[in-house]
Amino acid sequence: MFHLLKTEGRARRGEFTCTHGSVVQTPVFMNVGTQAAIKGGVSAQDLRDVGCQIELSNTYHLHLRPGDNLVRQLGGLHTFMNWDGPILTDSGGFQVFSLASLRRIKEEGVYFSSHIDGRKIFMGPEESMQIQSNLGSDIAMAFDECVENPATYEYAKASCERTLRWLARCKTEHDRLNALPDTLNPGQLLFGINQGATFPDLRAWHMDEIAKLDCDGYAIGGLAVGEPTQIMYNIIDAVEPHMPKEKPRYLMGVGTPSNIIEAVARGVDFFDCVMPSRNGRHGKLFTWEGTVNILNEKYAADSRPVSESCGCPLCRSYSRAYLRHLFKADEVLALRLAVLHNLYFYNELTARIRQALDEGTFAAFRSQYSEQLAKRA
RNA sequence: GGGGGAAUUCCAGAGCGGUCAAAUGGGGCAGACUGUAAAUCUGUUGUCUUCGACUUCGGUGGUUCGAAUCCACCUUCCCCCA
Repeated sequence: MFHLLKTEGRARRGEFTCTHGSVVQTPVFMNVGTQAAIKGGVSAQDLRDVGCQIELSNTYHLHLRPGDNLVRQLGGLHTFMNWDGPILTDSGGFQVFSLASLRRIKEEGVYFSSHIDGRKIFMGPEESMQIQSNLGSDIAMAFDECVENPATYEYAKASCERTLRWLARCKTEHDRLNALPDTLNPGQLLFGINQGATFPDLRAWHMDEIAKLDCDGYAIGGLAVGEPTQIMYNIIDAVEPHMPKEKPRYLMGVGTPSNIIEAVARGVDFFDCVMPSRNGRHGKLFTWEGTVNILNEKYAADSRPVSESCGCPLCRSYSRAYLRHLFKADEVLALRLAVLHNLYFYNELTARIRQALDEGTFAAFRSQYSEQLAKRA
């Protein structure tokens, strides 16, 4: 399922195989389509054009709307959204964090008030696995609690102990569902999630514990939730030595281009982040020369593409002035072009990281771009 | 021809004697955004030597300790009746 092809320092170049689609080349950025759609008017067909290898959708959101049973009835998420490549579904654990004001955590699971209509819903490890089974994703994520930052040691410890107990329940339920004769995707994998807030000892302990449960891959969760970037890197450094070498590692929800480079350097294989699509919708574009805020007045008459060095659908055909106009005029095309550009950039970023690893030049790549990408163009 | 109403900072539009450099929208400018309750949110938007000062509320005069707010005239615009 996961083959490590090459390493450079702690950075890993790998290949990952799952039920749908071709082999996923890692390090990889998973393009986020929370509600079975990439916000900004980007379709699954567009994802192919932009170099996406694997897509991510969300358990909580699809359970609420349109409902996972309906998705299953319609043939599963792949058919539903016309994406035949791999899909990872996040478990709803992030919503325990992001919808903090609308939920109550108990040992059995989490009681949410739907953010759509307020109705009460319960999601525990078993429910999350059942929903993800109905969706038929290729990778199911364990149901965890993404703890807010800052957290006390006491709370973080109690929470990651509970997340550990939840993982055992996820594993049992996931195995049971996969073995059912009418299971939509019997090859569905399960990734466990490391927690422990910003406490290295908790992180390491928790990682050791979840590694014993023999999941198909392991994620580091609960980072990039407000802690300083250096703390995030320190936590990755603390956890990574405890992660199984032969299994994929996924840093959840991260991050900026330089975050990704730095995390690759620390042994991470999978990433996902809302940033390219959200920032794109907000007019912030990533380029190899740095970030561009296309809303800035200085681009009003700029006839150059957003990035000379970019081959995306936006940069191939349109000027900065035109894109800025589309934003100012509230045209939906602005969102679409900007999101396509950013996703193209993220997919190209990981492609170049892979190429550098293949060629043994990742260290040079890292020193060249890690800082530059965070600058303004 | 007769009667009535209105002119406010980029726009619309509050204000109706002091607490007004002037509400609120919009627009402009800038910032934030990291497993998506986010096509969102925040700041800012007269000038300057910016914990203070100065010049603004169609124009010109006037009343008053003090006027965007009251009075007179002027200019422009709108509505109604002929």
